[in-house]
Amino acid sequence: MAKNLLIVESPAKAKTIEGYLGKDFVVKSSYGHIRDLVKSEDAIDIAHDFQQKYEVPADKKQVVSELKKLAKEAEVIWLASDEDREGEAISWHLFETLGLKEANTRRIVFHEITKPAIIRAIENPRTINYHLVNAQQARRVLDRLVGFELSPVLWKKVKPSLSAGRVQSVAVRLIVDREREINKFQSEAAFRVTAIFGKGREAFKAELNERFAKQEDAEKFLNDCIGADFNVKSLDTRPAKRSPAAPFTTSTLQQEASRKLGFSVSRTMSVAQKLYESGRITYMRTDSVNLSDTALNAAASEIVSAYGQQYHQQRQYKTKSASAQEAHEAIRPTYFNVHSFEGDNAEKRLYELIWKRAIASQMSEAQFERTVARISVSTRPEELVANGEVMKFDGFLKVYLESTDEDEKEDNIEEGDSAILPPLTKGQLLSLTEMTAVERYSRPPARYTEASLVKKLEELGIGRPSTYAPTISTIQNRGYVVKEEREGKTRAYRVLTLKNSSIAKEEKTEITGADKNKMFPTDIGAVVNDFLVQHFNGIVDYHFTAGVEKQFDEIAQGLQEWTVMIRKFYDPFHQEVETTKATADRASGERELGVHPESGKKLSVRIGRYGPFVQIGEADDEQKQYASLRAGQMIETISLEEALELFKLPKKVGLFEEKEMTVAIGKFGPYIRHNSAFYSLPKGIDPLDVAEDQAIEIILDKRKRDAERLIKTFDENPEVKILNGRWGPYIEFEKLNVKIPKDKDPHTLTFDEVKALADATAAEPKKGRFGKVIAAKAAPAAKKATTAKKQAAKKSPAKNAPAKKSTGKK
DNA sequence: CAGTGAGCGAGCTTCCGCTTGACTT
Repeated sequence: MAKNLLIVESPAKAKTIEGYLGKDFVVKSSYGHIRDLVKSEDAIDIAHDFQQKYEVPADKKQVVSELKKLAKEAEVIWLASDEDREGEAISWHLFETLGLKEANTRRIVFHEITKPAIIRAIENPRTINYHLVNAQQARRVLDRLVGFELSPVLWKKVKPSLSAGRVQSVAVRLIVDREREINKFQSEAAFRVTAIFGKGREAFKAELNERFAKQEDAEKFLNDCIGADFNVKSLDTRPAKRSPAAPFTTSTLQQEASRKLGFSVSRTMSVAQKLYESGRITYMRTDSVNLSDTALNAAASEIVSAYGQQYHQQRQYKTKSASAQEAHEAIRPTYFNVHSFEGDNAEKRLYELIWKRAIASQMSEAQFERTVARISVSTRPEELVANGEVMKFDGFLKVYLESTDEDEKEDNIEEGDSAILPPLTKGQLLSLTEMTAVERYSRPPARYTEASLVKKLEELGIGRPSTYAPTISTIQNRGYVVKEEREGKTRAYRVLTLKNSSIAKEEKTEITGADKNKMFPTDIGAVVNDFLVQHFNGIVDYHFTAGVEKQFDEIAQGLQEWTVMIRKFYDPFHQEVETTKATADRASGERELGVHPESGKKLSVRIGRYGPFVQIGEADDEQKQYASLRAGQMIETISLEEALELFKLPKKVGLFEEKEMTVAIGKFGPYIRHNSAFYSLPKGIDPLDVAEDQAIEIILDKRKRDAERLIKTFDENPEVKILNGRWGPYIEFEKLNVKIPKDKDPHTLTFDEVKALADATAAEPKKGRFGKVIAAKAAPAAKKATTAKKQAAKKSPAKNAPAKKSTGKK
């Protein structure tokens, strides 16, 4: 029996610490919070100082009972949860739930998992800080009150099952607001003039320090340059330097992994989790940029031995974000001398990124010599500017360069493209090789990526490292925003080129507004947002969280009573909820587009039961017509013309094999429907303009391609097919596709084996996209009586399960 | 991948933060 029980939050941490402490200590993990507010309405007793009702959730029961048992046996219990608001509350919940006694309970904290840090912590125990616990309770209660009072308002006024909350609603607002900025953005075109001087290796580029709004002005400038003298008017050379970025926090890791590796934030977190669990990196949910002394020394010796002393420079970084609680170190390799390991590709790439960033953060700055050459034009007052940069010492750039988001790359004249300039002298006469004036459009603000949204949230102090990824998922799961690729439009721009004393004009085209993996608001997102902004502006204000955080800080310092603070917030808030419920109109985002030209009836667009749609005619019109909006179309921006287009499809295009062919647009784009089968239209064909023989051709072509993929059929049932798919061979029968396992040869499968495979797949519980079981497995009979109710409750939503089982028959 | 778009009502949904696992498209 161990004398000491030490409890931390994370099991991986527990394992490491156990190794440091020897056999007198048993180190266990609480797996995060062990209690939460009950789900029901009585979780918070509003009338009695917001008293809370907590329970141990089902999945924590086992952890709690094991800890309870160990605590009973131990002489001293060490509560070593993180040193932040949540960590303090975890210690308190442990104290209460495990029935601990003050006499043999110690609260300890450390910010790094190193042996000396742990020993030091054990030598300096304290008691639970109840001010901090109160601050956490205030946070928890406020979030519950906001979330569980606002959401039902949405169910009543917009649509069931929607949600609102302090964090998610602001995240949606950011995306909606950004989209509107983009919509109303008026891009302006101007001619940007660049010149190339010299030839071959001596050639360099310069840019005019002014842009021309009108083509004739640009043309006049180029004209004036014919035969003009170009002189180096001034030459300014000065040293410049560049410093490395701080080591990773959760949010900066998510940003860089998104930019450099193309990872979604949730992918980054799950790969990082694996690295953490296998002991490769320190904890991945952190807002701190600190490195422990151990880490600083290890990084130093790694740098010195690999690159030399002159590359090392010790640095401690300061956290920029005010909301940081810094319970952990920055994200870094556990051992800097580990450069590679066995593991999957994603793990290796993310590790490399973390390693480089952490190492670079302890390296010397890079040194440059930056030259700005100003070039005068004898016939004009304007100047051309050439920027040159020569690296004198690479420093940290030897290892790592932080990338930037697109929207941060400004094509600034003074700091534009830097290249190497040939040796120049003041007054030197230059020979012009070519000059171009290109029409450039100003760009609207960039849409958010998952990662840039996280960055913005962090700047606003909204959300925590452990919630960034889940928040991004929530707002997508609720249908408020979608991450999509959208095609841009082509736009023409003009180019004037001056070469050999003559000016050539041409028109070129570029694609604008194309976006990949960006966050777009949906109609429901916009409607919910507008509703919340109208009725609960205080909550969805960008600075609401910052305001309450300030108060939580005061509570944590004992300067304010948490119940007083919550009361001050809650009473007026609740009043708003009540009046909104009673008086606000239903929100459907309805917008009148105008009049249907043929019938003269009203044409309007709004959200309906099945999503956004256009309607011709008033609500009481018996002849009214509907059409759903298509992907990429929004209530806010759809035009009358686009809406009218929607009524032109589906369209009958002719007969084939005595059956009708119909062209329509579905979720996955335009298609031909024939004899209950779907044939997607190849790109570039206008669905409104498909001829009969063209449609037949498309159908025949698809059939031919399907025949090529066919591996075998069966006499027992000709509708069962084995086909070659994108991911290998599979069985196709009715709507069910079943993958054939790698160890089976698709050519020799018997009908019975196929049937067995199909049946096995049909019987498996289908996992929903978000991990919820849709069709539950037959529940094992031996379950605790207390959970029986919940089991029953969980089963009921699986109404659609039986439908899927019918695949074996018919 | 269709078309659907009324209303009633029972019973459901929902927050943020702290953890890991158990699943696949």
